[in-house]
Amino acid sequence: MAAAEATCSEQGLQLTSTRRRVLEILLEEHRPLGAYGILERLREFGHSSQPPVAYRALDFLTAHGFAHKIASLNAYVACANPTGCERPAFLICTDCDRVAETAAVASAAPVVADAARSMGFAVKQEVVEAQGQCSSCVGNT
Amino acid sequence: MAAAEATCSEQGLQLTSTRRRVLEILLEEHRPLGAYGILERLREFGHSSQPPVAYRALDFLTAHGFAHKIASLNAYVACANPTGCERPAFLICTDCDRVAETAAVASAAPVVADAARSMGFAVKQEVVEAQGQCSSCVGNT
DNA sequence: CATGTTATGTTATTTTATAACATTGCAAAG
DNA sequence: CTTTGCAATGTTATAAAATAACATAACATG
Repeated sequence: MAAAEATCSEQGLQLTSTRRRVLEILLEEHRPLGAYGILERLREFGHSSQPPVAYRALDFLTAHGFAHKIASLNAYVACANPTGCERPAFLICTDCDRVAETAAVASAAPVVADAARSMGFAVKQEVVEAQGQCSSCVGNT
Repeated sequence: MAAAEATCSEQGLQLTSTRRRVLEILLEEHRPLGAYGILERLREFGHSSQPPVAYRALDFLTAHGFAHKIASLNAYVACANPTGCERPAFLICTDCDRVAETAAVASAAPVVADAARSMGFAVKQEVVEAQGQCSSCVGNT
């Protein structure tokens, strides 16, 4: 959170109250949250709670790397890396719903990019997401 | 298509008329098609065109590897590999909307899987998608 | 103060997906 | 053969996710 503030003032970005609140909500939650889940939480804090409010904040946060969209869940998480990250990759646990954003997995992103480049494809954005059981859940059931 | 029929009879799967039609539609189309786009096409052929019809067929086709969902587009494509594939990966051109499903990029999938395994995460499903410009579009504009 | 820009507020609608329940067709058990 | 069970389909309704479009506010700058 502090990191986000720092980055914003450095880059002249406005971390307004709605945006900040949404980021806080995502940081508190340790699992991906849908836009409408975020809206519910915003309502608790007295913010306006129409869909565009959440989507605009999420657009801002994702555009600047403070949060990420998990495409396979249509949900959002705060970025785990305080310094920001370019090619995030995620491990999504289908049991506990937690999401890990790991550098280890992110190392796959360059592999994709290189393979693509070798075919003449110019990559702008990547989505790398794996679903399965995290180490805590792998024993259970 | 012939390959799909073969696989179905081998594995005792029912490639019923709706399922077959949806697969044909996806094969004809050279770009990802949303569920409601598929429904429109189905309507042309006199099939019932309520959403569940398309979604059920798509569930079947994706479950058995005849088609894939592109998570970042909420759209569907026929599998390009006649023998089926386990860990598909896609290059999505944002200019011409075409999608390439390539072995080269799919080679990234094991990298993810290995990285995940080394952290004790058991991967069941992977999503690897890159957006950008394909080789034909990279010059234009 | 007028002007441009950035962020919000608000209403309505579009797009994507699923729940829930009724019906059909067919094969195997009785 | 008939009934039981199952897989697939039909149908209605609704949920969930996202965006279009337009109005308002807040504020810095010329």
